[in-house]
Order: sequence, then structure tokens, then C-alpha cells
Amino acid sequence: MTRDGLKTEEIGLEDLLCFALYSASNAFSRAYRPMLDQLQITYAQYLVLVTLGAADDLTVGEIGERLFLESNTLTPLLKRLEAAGFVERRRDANDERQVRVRLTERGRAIRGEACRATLTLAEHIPQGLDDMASLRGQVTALRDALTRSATEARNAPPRPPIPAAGL
Amino acid sequence: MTRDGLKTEEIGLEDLLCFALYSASNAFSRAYRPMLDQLQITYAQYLVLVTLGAADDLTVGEIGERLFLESNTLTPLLKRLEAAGFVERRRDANDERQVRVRLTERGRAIRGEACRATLTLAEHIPQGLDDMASLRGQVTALRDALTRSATEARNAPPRPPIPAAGL
DNA sequence: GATCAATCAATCGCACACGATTTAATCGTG
DNA sequence: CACGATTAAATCGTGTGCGATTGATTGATC
Repeated sequence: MTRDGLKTEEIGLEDLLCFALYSASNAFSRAYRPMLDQLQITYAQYLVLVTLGAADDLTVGEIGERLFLESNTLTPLLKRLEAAGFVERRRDANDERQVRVRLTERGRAIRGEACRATLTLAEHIPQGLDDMASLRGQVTALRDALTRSATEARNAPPRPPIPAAGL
Repeated sequence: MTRDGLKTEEIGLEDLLCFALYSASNAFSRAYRPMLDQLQITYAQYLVLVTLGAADDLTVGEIGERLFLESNTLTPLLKRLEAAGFVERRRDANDERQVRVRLTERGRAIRGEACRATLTLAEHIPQGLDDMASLRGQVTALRDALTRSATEARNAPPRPPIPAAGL
């Protein structure tokens, strides 16, 4: 029995917070697609453009920190953005290991387009803005907790498992 | 200016609810991985096993309804689960278009293992259970709103865009 | 200042997600 | 019964995510 009073055999998708997040994230990506298609960018590429709009000339690693992604995902994505003319990639002169990425004129324009398009999405969902800010905070806190516990797990021996509610 | 008082140029990742969900969902998948690795299944496969545990002998389409996925994703995934001996796939005798999927003995056992492993994850995150249930409900409602608005968009002409807060 | 460890990006392989199309089976209408 | 329309699953191509490894550069220690 779990703390929710469920036997493990009775756990369903409705009980899993992870599935709520997974399916909501997929739904968002689908909702964005029609608008981003017109701009010829993907959802992940859009997130990179937003990142660079806030702080330009970042290294691949710095982009990864902000998006919680690594070079194995970012390098090919950035190459596609470069091929499309939205970013510039060049090795840092002071440290040739690093690659610095910056928005081109075109990239900055597309970023603006995408952000404006994004805002129209809000009209289609019923939640109030207060709810949205609060929800964002809760989800972010959960993500940070998961990330932190993963880091700890790498630096500490395994703990004895303790049953708890559906995630 | 958005309702949040942000110019589009000033929008950052912190303002985007979609990014909170995206990064949290990725974090969950990473958190699950060490446990699911031992069971030789992926996170998506785990979700399918949970689905079939609640209602066995579903068609591919019925699994897709529950997970918000389509046959292009599910068919290869189910073939891998079948190859691993966790599910059985056979065409429905009454309607040969459909493929019915059911858990094998081994699949049911693995599902139980995975669910039990899952529950140990909860120990590592600080949120109370009330918060978790409430959060799950909010995220699910948001996902359903996004899904609904996508369906409506397919059946209705485009509406005039109205600026709103960061999603 | 030579050498070894650490760091950063890139590469490789695999498993999703998903738009678009195809194939096969069933249904609806005449 | 025929035949076009509909439905279900499968197939194909592209773009992520990510574990594992590699290659190149820098840093640390002697």
C-alpha cells in the first residue's frame, strides 16, 4: 500500500505526476507547432532563441545549463540554426575548447516573431494569470528538486528505498 | 507589452510555463532512468505498461488515447516491448484492422517492479502529498485545455490573435 | 616545461514524438 | 453486390534527448 492507499497494481496514469507533466509538455509542443512551422523552427530551437535573446554570446555549455540539455543535443541543433542563418557559432579566442553562439539579425527577428506568436497561445487556455505564475513556480521548484536529488545521488551511496505516493 | 508587463524582447525562459513543464518532464525522465535501466525498459515503455496494468487487452488506438500518442510512436515501441517479452500483440478477430495488446506474465511482473521503484522517487522530492495531488490536477487541466483548443482549431476558422502572458 | 588530469564540444547509437503517407480492413450508400 | 469513403495500424523521414565515447585544448603538478 502506498501513502495514497493504492496497491501498486492499482496505480494508473491518473496517479502519476510525471505523466501529467509528460503529456502536458507534449501538448504544448503540439500547440506551438503550427505557429513555429511558419517560422521554420522547432520547439527546441525556439527555446534556444529565447535563451540567446535574454543573454547573447553564450557558450554551448552555458546554453545547456539554462535549458538542462547537453552538447550531444545542442551541437546538432545549433548547427541547424546556423545553417538556417539564425545564429553564428565561433570558437572562443581565449579558450579554443569553447564555442560561442550569438543571434544573427535574422535570428533576433525570428525570436521576436516567435515570442509574439507564443503570446497568442494564452488566449486558448482558461487558467487565470495568477494560476499560471503559481503553477510555473511549483513546476520549476519540482524540476529543481529532481535535478538536485540526481546530483546528490551521484555523490552519495544508494539509500534504502521507502515507499511513497505516485509520481 | 504583455499582460505581465514584459516586452517580447524581454521574455526569458523563466517566464515560460511551457519551458517549466518541458524541463520538469525531462528531469523526471532522467530521474526514472537509473531504476528503469535495471528493468531494461524506457520511460515511455513504462507508461505503456502502467496503462495496460489498469486496463489490459487494449488496441493500439486505445493506448494512444490514454497516453496522447499515435500509432507512429506506439507501433515501434510496442514491437520492442513484444520482442522483450513484456506484451503480446495480435490482430482482433472481429476487426482485423485493430491490434490488441496485452501484458504477458513477465510484463505484469516488470510493471509491478517499476511501480514499486517509482514510489521510491517520492522520497527525494520535498513537496507534500497535497501539493502533489493539486499540482497533478492543475497540470492535467492545462494539458486538457491545450488538447481541446487544438481540436477546436482544426474545426474552426482562425481567431484574431490577442496578446497575453508568457506560456 | 613536460606530463597527466580535467574540461569542452563533437560524435555515435538508440529510442522516442510526430507530420505525412501507405496499406489493409470495414462501413455506407446505392 | 459493388465501390467509394472511412478507419486502424504501419511505415517513412526529421528532429530531438541522452548515455557513452572521442578529440582537442587547457590547467595543475612536479
